[in-house]
Amino acid sequence: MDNLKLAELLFPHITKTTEYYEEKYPPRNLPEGARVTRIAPSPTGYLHIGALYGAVTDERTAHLTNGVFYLRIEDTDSKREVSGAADLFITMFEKYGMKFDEGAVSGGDKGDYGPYRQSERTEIYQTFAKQLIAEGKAYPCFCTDTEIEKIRNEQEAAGENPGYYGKWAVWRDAEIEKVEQALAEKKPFVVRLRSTGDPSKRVKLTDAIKGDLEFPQNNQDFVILKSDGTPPYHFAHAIDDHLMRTTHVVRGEEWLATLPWHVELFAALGFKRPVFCHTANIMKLDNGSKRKISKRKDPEADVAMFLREGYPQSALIEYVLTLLNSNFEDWRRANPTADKNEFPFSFKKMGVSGPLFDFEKLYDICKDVVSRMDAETVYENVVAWTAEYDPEFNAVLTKDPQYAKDILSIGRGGSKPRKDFGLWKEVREYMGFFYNELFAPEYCFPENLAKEDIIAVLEKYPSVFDENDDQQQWFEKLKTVASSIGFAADTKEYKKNPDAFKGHVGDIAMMLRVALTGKQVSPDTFAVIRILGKDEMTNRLKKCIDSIKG
RNA sequence: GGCCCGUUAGUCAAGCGGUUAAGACACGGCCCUUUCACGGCUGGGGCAGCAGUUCGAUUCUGCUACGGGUCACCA
Repeated sequence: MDNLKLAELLFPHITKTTEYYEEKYPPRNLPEGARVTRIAPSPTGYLHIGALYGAVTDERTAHLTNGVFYLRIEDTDSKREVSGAADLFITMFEKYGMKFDEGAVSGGDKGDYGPYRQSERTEIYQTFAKQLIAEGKAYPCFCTDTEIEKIRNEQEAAGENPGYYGKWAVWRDAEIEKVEQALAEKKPFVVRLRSTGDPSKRVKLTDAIKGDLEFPQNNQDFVILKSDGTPPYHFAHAIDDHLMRTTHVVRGEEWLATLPWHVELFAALGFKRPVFCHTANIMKLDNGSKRKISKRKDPEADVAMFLREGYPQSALIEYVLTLLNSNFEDWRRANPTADKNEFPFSFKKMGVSGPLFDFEKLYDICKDVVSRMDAETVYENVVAWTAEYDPEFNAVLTKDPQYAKDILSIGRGGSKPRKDFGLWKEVREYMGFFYNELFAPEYCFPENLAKEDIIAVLEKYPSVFDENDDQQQWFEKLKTVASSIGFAADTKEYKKNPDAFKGHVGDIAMMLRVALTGKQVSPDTFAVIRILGKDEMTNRLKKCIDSIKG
């Protein structure tokens, strides 16, 4: 009776009932086994690699079961909110192929279980809080910060657990008159759960990733409504995941510590608990020891960094997948061309301890992923990347798309494709020399080659070259050139008897390579010449000769 | 400190009472080869420690050590 009065006193403006919302957001009509997951980022800055890690888990879980994957923005803490962060998240997730079935997607809310921004759900939270108060399961607390601090100090001095609970919970059993008076004085208040837990008893549950878990029951009268009327994470989580009918809550293991709170909350609210899936956090090595990768200290934690550095999006996702389900690698080797979404992702395969982020491994995957793409796809990606991060190269590239694609086709396809680069930013260095505007050769020849020989070869070469030659014929001619100036036509011959020759046919190829590309390392020289064309080849040889002669 | 989670090579990891303890990245060597890359072969390197259960423990139990997380009107 008193409780009802108290509820009215505190929330006179709340007129809807919890039943109203239960009806408004009915259980979803989904096929057997379909899972509903969500990612619920807090818009406090940039997109963190850990968020992507969790997102992949959610997305795969939902879509492998024909379920629903949605995006909820947890923006209840206006103090920490960074403007534009929510939109940034949305576009970033979309860039990485996260397709949301529902939620706060770009262009506004989509789906029947919204609003999907917590800042727009205040009335819902208050309705449930009011209900809890009416049932005697929650109560207002008018303690100031200093009073709370005083309690903590006393607890510390007495060697007792800190917190607002039991005998320390001074407003827990306050008379309604006292509340009325505080209200009349316009004192701010929070709403706290009236915990019925007993820490000497245990709460047991099974986590989809961690397995069987056991904790002492919660006895903290934690806050469920802040003094500004908005909920902290715990309460919003319980209400939202219930009303949005989430079946699997995937989140970082830092939430394990407050799991008993959530267990008690779901029970108090009369909600069925979702399946909890606590993921290990990605770690990094810092001074020889592991630690959780952090937004503040680690620039590599920002997913935008991976974009900027030109890591192919699909490669990052594949790397994340290997961290998540280590058998992904085996699967990929067995199914090199399959879409990664065909991989049978599973909670059972998820590791329980935090993996170190390994850039070398990521890079290897990048090279692999890129090598599997056709020239067209590589071209599109490079154009997209350079448009944003290297406009100069972009202009050069897009001037003649076919020319660029011809270059990118070198060594592509077949069972053993070349793996020349893994990052989009490496492409300029890789193929820039094909373009005169970027061709700035230094002509660094191997030291064992004599200037006279180089000049002789470069001068002679155009006369033997025939555009119609195939690779075989082309190489035969190189051998002829080699022989004519005292180099071995056959490499094995040379190795058998190195003193009899100045060098071997490989050296001749190197002379051409350096003259044409300005580098000692390049794609196949024959392919380079084919693309450059005879005229440009001749020009470059001439240019090189002039340079050597000084 | 309390509570919780974890610990297989430099890294990611299979393993689920009896295995010569997979595989991948990185590293060394060899082969292929007109450079490089690719590919192939090959090498080094590992169950944190100590008890217990057991005929037998990487696998089960306990303790220790180490690492991580959390103890807010932040998520």
